[in-house]
Amino acid sequence: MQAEVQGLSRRDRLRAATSQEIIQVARQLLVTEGSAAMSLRAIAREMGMTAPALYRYYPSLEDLARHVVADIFSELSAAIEAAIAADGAGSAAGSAPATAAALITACRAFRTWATGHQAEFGLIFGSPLPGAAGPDDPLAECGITFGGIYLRLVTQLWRITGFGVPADDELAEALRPQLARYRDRLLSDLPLGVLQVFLRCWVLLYGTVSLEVFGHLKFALEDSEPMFDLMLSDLASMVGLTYPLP
Amino acid sequence: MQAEVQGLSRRDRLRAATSQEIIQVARQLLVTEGSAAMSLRAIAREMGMTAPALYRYYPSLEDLARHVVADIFSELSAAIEAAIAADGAGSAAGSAPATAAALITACRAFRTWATGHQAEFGLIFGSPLPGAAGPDDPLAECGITFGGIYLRLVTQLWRITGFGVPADDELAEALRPQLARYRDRLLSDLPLGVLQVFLRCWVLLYGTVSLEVFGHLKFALEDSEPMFDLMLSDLASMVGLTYPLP
DNA sequence: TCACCTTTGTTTACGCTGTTTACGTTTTAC
DNA sequence: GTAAAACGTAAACAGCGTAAACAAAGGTGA
Repeated sequence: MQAEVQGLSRRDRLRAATSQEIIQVARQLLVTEGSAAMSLRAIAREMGMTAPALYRYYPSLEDLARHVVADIFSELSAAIEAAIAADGAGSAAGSAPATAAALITACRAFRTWATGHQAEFGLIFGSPLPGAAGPDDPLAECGITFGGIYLRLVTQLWRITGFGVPADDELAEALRPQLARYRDRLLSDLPLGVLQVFLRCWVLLYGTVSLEVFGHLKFALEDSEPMFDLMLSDLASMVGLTYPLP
Repeated sequence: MQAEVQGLSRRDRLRAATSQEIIQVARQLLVTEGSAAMSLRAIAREMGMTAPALYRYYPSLEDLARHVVADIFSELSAAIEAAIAADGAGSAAGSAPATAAALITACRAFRTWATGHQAEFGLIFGSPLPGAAGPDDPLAECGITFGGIYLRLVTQLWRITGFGVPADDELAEALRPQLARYRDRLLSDLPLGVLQVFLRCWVLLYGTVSLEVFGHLKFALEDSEPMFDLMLSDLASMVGLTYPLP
């Protein structure tokens, strides 16, 4: 993470540290006081500075917010990777059961993090932040990293078990070229059907978790965990697994 | 809708009309300028009034916003009902094919409305608005009305076709009592399995649509319609249908 | 009809917000 | 040692939500 710190002047290191501290302070405000309290002046107050000083580090509050979201997004990815690593410590890496367990663990970790970080989750996965994403948008990279975790697991599982996926000519006509472009962007040689399965899993996972976190299931259920479990069994059957895992 | 207008004094009617106009102006600002532009002062300006005057109609901006959301929510429900009515004009109401078509139409109408009203959709289905829902929250009722549309269709379809649902003792232990309470609240006598199927459909529909509207599928697809179609076929199979409908 | 009261709106004011400008002060670089 | 860059502050501007005091209507009862 801090590998490129080498070669920076002392000043640049201080600057980077301050930039990071601003993000952390902003995030703490977000968590403790709500997203509306993440104001430039509040952040400055909390840091013992005046508001205009923050403009030395970020060109606008909106840009600062994007970096906060990127920071949170990275932490989410790290949390999921950590859960995978902790869970898979016992079994042989690369085996089919280990990969299957890792995938389930990754899904569970996503829900656990989301329910434990509702404000942050809303910022990442709720309505998109206003403001066009620039070419150096830190968010795009975070999204790719995050999605890459699940894509890697699904891919790995398919390479091992070869679970059933629709052949290219069985895909919807409107979907095939889009999946092909997506595959090109990934520099991959997977069958398009694997990508389709991957995207369907993502729809299922995202829908279940954000429905729960945003409270749009409360009209029926107090505890959404059983519904999440049902979703996991659907997801498992999509990738040729049975849930609960044997 | 305006049945209870009878019996109100002329004054109260004027007051209700102004309250409604405020909502409409606020909503137009939301759509044309984004949710951040829906400010008390901007609404007042647009109405040719000063900001504090609005306090005669709503106790706070937050309360006003809740009414805006409720208004939008009602319109969404009306749009879906209208789509159902328009689509089912030809076939015999109450028949299995008609009900199946109505359910699919209702799902399609949801996506159509959502993609055509992204700002409004984000306000309803994104992160929940801050502020505890009071006892007379207009939003709760709107949510019940909205969900009731789909619940009615699924229920009706099950009463006709008796599509397969898990028996009560096949449900997850943690889910059964929750579904039972939900059924009690509905004053219904449906098997719990029907409610479970209904909730799973809602998860699927919400996930697919909000993923598309919030742009969390853009990393892979430019056009999400084929994925929506895939989701519809999953949904159809849950309620014993084949999609596309014969 | 007159007095009274309620309703509706304005004006004014307070404290908050993001952002810009101008101005020092400190640190770095040559 | 000196010029330049970086960092921070104070002041100001425009906008925000909200509260209080006050004026002008409309309806109501004597």
